[in-house]
Amino acid sequence: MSALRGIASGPIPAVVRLARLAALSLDDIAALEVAVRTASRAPPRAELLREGRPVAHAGLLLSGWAARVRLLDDGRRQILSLILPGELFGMCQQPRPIAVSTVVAITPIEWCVAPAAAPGSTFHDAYATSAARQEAALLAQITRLGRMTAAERICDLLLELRERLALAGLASERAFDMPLTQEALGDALGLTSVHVNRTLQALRRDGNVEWHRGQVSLSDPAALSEKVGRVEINVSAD
Amino acid sequence: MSALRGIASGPIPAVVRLARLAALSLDDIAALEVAVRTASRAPPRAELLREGRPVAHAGLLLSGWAARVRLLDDGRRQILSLILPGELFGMCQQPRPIAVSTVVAITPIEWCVAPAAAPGSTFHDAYATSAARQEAALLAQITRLGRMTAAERICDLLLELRERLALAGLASERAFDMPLTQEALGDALGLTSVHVNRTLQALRRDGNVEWHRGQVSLSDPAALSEKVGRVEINVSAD
DNA sequence: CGGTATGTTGAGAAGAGTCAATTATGGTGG
DNA sequence: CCACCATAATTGACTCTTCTCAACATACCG
Repeated sequence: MSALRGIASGPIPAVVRLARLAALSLDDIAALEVAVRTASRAPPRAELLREGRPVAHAGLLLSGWAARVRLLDDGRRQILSLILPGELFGMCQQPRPIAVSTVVAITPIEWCVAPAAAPGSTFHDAYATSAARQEAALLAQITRLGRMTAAERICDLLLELRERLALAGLASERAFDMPLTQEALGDALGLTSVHVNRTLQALRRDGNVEWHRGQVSLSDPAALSEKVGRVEINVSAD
Repeated sequence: MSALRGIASGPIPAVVRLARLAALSLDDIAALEVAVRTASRAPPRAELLREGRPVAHAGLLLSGWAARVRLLDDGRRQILSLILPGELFGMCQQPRPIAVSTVVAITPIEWCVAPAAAPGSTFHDAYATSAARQEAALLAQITRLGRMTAAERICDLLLELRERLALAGLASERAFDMPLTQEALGDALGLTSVHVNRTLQALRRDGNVEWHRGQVSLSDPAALSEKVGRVEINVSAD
């Protein structure tokens, strides 16, 4: 059995994603298969990394969603970024790394320790590309929060999520699973859940977005991208 | 003459900063001295990197301020992050990197190509630590934009700038040079220049901040940090 | 069948934006 | 040294987005 195909679940999203980021060698694919078999589980709200604490090893998310979060003393919460299946967390180059943000599970998740990347290995490239994409996502997040209206923030984030999920084979052209509550979405977008709710209603009314039972569907992703001035993520010239 | 001391200008900020991020070997300090002597200049608004274009090599800012910016089609502008003397830009691990953001000079600047970091060299550690700090700064920026009020955003950013400048020996305990216009500050903080202006006046009235002729002085950085719930950046357990 | 978490709605307040004019400020050429 | 210009800072009046504080409805879970 190849790591590309699980028994019941079809292709493994993390393997699909990493293999798309760089052409993985057979050795590295084998290492990935091994790592994937050692999956751990964690329930919603479980902390995978704690800001200020040492990072033991980088993690690879296999299923479910997680998030990097920051809490202000008065209870305000900001989701810094979302972590989707196939994405890495706690990846550091420096000697004795300390986590710069807390990472928590949002849904029930499965994850494993990210296979070590020898310098020059194909993992090294995959991880580098992944890191570059993650940085691009942080920049997109900054732009959303700094200069976009509520409706634009929501659309832009949904478009980004669709694109990122698609990379792991988890989104179709228009639709994908969205396990976030409106409250969590607000925490990600710097809005209150009330305002998220009202803005979503407007987006639904105007036929831009459907959202039902944790399934999001974008009526016309291309047109929506155009409307919010979104640029596709591209990180290396291959 | 050591690279730690320029002729007229005292310690070189970039050298001070990198040497603080990791204990640099003599070889690496020598390489740094060589690189520093090849400084290029650029005037305000000059583009050092263009989003979507290949990155030829990473840069090291020697003097002046630069910024990573993103423009929306209708003219809205977001400063994603500020780049201060001694900080790096365009650092990428992947094979044929493409810039994920445009980098522009804000003031007249001097910069040089960042010396190559052989795996295992002390540069490697310094760059890794620098990258981790840069990521921490992006996360701080997200938190500011997402969950802080105008006054908190300004104070928090000023505190961060003081801390980052101090690392390169460019800030005292309370004061530092701040070459940003209120408009640029607004672009960094997701505010209009008008609102920045009014908020700054309130901060001055309350005795929190002085700002005169491009010099910022914080009356009580520690108390202000407390007030806005700021946490110091720490990235490695050394 | 509750009970808790999530989603919805309303009314009013507050923060931040817009537009437009006015006042410094710094640099330049005469 | 001064008039002039461009850039930056400041002010006022008004608008609008988003938040707050409830209350209420609905959905999911054991």
